[in-house]
Amino acid sequence: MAQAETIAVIDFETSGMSPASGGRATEIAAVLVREGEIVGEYQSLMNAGVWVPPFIEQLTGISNAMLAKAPPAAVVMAEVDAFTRGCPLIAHNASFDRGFWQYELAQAGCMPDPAHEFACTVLLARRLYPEAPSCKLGALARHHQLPDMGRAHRALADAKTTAHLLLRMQADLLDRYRAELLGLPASHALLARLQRTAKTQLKRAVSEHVKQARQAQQLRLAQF
DNA sequence: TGCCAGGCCCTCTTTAGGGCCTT
Repeated sequence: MAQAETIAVIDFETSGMSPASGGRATEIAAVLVREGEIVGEYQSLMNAGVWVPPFIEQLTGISNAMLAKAPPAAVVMAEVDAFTRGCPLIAHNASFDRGFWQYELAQAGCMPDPAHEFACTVLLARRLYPEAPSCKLGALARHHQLPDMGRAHRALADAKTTAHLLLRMQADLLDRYRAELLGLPASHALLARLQRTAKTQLKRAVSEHVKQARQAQQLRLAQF
């Protein structure tokens, strides 16, 4: 029997919009999701030696004084890298978090993990929930009446909210495409595929994903 | 508050432009 997949949902708080513009991470959280449940969480402030502008301080509640007492960014990234090792990743607007993830891991001297592929809940929400008023995390949480995880714009609260959104998406996919999935889970590979699929082609993409997954499974059995 | 950057989507498009989403 295949081992259940564990997906890591990550969220960064940062001092700016991108590493290229001088932004650095100030906090990270990772939430592990397996078989429809949250099974683990990691959260830490991190000191990257960066100054947080007042606007960001007000937005996140993370002050320069808090960062002065936080552990070094390299230590935190090594810990979260170990915590998520072997897990594919999910983030809300993954292009943002991917940039900081890759930059901060490189700064920390961590070896890239090939399992750390990203899927994005914004791209998925635009396809799965076109009726939602917005694809901002808070708007989607209200739209789906997800549990309140505390102050928004803190890494653990946002990562937990994104994790609950992921669970909702997986449940909706299983419900919506039950006939096509034939008992297969709404895996990270399926999510990554659907986030690039036109809204009108989702059903066909699910069927193609299942067909390829079955073929790969038969190939592995034949090799065994 | 709005801009900043980057990646992505949508359309009045594709030799482009505007909007969304993240801090």
